[in-house]
Parts: sequence; C-alpha cells; structure tokens
Amino acid sequence: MLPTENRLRRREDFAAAVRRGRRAGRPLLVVHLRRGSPRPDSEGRTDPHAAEGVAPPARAGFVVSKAVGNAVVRNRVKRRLRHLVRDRLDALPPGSLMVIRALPDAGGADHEELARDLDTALQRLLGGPS
RNA sequence: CGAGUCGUGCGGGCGGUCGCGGCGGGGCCCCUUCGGGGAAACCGUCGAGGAACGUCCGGGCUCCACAGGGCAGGGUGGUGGGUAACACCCACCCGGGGUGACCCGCGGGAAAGUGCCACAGAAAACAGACCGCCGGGGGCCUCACCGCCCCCGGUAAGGGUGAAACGGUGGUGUAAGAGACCACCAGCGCCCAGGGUGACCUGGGCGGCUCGGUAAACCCCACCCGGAGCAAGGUCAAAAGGGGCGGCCGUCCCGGAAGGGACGGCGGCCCUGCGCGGAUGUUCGAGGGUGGCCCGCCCGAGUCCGCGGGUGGACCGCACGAGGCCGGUGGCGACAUCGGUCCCAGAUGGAUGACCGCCUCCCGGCGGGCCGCGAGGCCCGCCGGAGACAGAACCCGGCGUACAGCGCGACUCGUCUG
Repeated sequence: MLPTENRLRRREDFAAAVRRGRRAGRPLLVVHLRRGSPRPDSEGRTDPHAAEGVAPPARAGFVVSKAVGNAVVRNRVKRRLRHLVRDRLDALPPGSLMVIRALPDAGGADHEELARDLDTALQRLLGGPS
C-alpha cells in the first residue's frame, strides 16, 4: 500500500491534479498527472524542515465513484490501484500529483487488467513529448 | 430410515513474497531561544460484520430551552413481568391454523356519532316477495272436480345469488307459515359462586327471544412525548473577514463544427461577521426565548436599511463500555446479582490489504477400479469452474432486510426391527 506521505489528502490537491494536469484515458481508468513544480509557495503546512533540500515526494489519489460498485468493490479497486501505484512511484517526477479515476468497468476487472491499463496510460504521459 | 418443527454455532484454513494504520518501545539523524520539539531503521502488539447494511424505533452523551394552562401534532394499544428505554424481549390469556412438535395475529372501542360495503342477487342494514307455497275474486274449459290465465292479499319453511340473506335441530301451531309458542343447543347482556396479581377461566341462574363487517375510514377512550444532533459541542492558532450561487470580456489549447477546457481580468446576487453612515428603541419598552399556535411568563439593548471589502487549519470529544468470556446463586423465562478473568479497530480522499501456492468443500467433464442381472451406487486420479451477502466513522439496545455453504442439539409424526 501507499504510505500516507505519498497520498493526496486535500480537495485542492485533487482539483489541481485534475484541472491542471495532463490526462490519459483507458477503458478501465483515467490518469491525471501534474508534473512536479519547483515547490510553489503556499505549502506552509508541509514540514518546514523537509523544504530545505529534499525533493518533495510524488503523491497520488484515487477517485472511485459509486458507478463502479458497492463499497466492497470500490475498496478493492482502490487497494489494487494503490499497490500498483506503489511499485511505479519511482517513475514519477518528484513533487508531481497524480489522480487515478476508476471507470465503471474497473469493478469487474482483475489485477492484471488494471496493471496493463495503468502502465499504458503512464507510458503515454511520461514517455510522450513533455 | 423417511417427513417435519424449533433453537443455536460458524461463515473458509495454512504457508510464502510485498505492504498499510493505531498504540508501546526504540532512537541513526534534523531543528533549538538548551526548556525541548520532530523523526528514519528495527522490535512488540492490535486491526471489520453477523448482518459493520437499511437508518425504522429506543437510550447514553452534547448544546439550547425549562412558571403554568389550553389547542394542534406525533406515538403506543390483551394481561403481567424484564429493562436505561422501547414499537424490543419473556411468560401467560384470547382468537385462528396443523394429526402433532409448533406456527400466525397492527389483539382497546362498532348499543357516542358519521361514512363505506364492489360483483352477483328480487332484496344488503329501523331488510327483502323473482320463482315457489297458501287464501279470496274474476275469466276460459267442463255436468262438476282438476287444470290454465289475470287481479288482490298472506307467507321468509323451500329454490336460486353471494364473503354474508336476520340463529340451528325437532316439535306445537296454521289456509300456508313465522321465536308466534315449547324443549335442547349456539350467541348476546345482566347477576351469583369459585379459581387467578391480572387478561381471563369454570359452574349456576335470569332476561328479551338475536340486535352484520370495516377503526393501516373519520372518530372516541386510556397512557406517553421539549428541540436539535458528534457536521453535537469545546480548546488553540490565524485573519478582519468567512461561506454559497450565477454572469460577462480577453488570450491560448482541443475539436470539422456544436461545444469543452486552462489562465487572467471585470462585475452581480444570497447568508453570516466586522467597519462606516442613517432610521428606530431602552420601565409609553425594539427585539428575542418558551422551536407549531394562543393566553400567560421570562430575558431584554439592541434591531432594521444602505455602503465598503476577498480564501483556512490543528487538537480534544474518541473508545473501559447498560463491555466480552468462564463459573456460582435466584427466577418457568426475559433477566438480575456475585466472584474470577480479559482489554478487544479508531481511519479522516478514509488503514484493516495485494499477489502466488497448497489444502478443504460443492458442481461438471474425462480415465481407471469395485459392487449390482439392471437402472445405478461407491472409491481413486487429472482438468475446469464456483466459495455468498457485504466495509466501522460518537457509542450502545432492538427491529427489518440480504446471504454460497458447513455443522450441532432438542422435539413431533409415520414405517420397520427387537
């Protein structure tokens, strides 16, 4: 799973990633990625000591609507995605914000199918022209 | 052995790799006003459900309110208990169903009043003459009786309709009949005796002879009910502001277009707070509370209008509780009480898991073996599939609903054997 410091925790972070980031859609999910910015102000709430030299970690959040399934299904999708993202966290630029939105078919997909779609989407966002 | 009734337990297991959250330890290291603060490895420990669900009841807890009375509104509805409380639970009563174990009942009042009872049927709520039956009169036919038709009257025993036709059976009686009268039975009301805390039961007597259903229709009766909810509420920091909802313009991007998006700018409306100005008001009282309204009571110095101005968290509550397990005692039981023992999720874009293998269990296919005349049954191996319903968010007690499978224990009926 993802440690807390690698998760999106605020409404503004979600809004920033979804509205200002690039987007790549797949049948099962949509990935929004906002590349790491050189730490704009306003981060007064993050630890001041960490702001010195260490690069801020990449963070990810998940949006799974009720169209995907009931609470049990939604939780399972989120957990699978979190595990998948954890293994791919190193590939993301530091400080970037990522939001993964699960589409209705994600509820019926297995682990492998989710991984394939996520990899394809990430490849398009990272490998493409920056 | 077969069929069934009730209660109750569990709701996959083991292992491997990689992870997440809380608490306790641990301290590489970082900051420091030298008081302290933060914090990585690593170790230990705990980490979803029987329904966590629906949010339908009842409480705890928190804040607001708390002279009283009336109206309105909501709820409950056999009796007696249990409980913090309940619409829940237990026991019993009554009614209904079942051979039985048992099950079902929104189970106060229909002689307080109003309303409604479809269809069928002649007639359906101070009942009702269609056919039939009986009496009288007239006509036809005939010697006459009988018969047929019409009119008047009597009749609820018979036919037919219906969920239901104004008690049932037998008799007396009569032109034919009828509780018109009689006996027994059923029902209703009243009285008495006995039993029970009580609902009620048992027995006896009397009466008029009987007088539907529906109250999850209005209504009546008895009893109960302040309001909001953890986004309750509180502490700290920060700022004079904070929150919500529309519109227009410019540049750029996507698109064939319609349209959509990003960034920047302008301006509007609503709620609340602050500043400024104005109006009004302070025992001749504005306004507010008493969550609906009225009377009354209480608080009481503000209230209303206009203008101005632009993005925010942390912590507590928050987990030791009407608590779980074991045993004793009291009670038919729900439950109460005593002793011992245990600590058992606390997230906040929301942890409690992801992946893999084996086993177990169910289903299907293939192959082999055994039993049987046979339909078929059993065992072994391989392959494939399936393993439900469902995720805590302040906490408890219930109810209701969903659910693949696997058990366990009582009891009933039937059959066979002894």
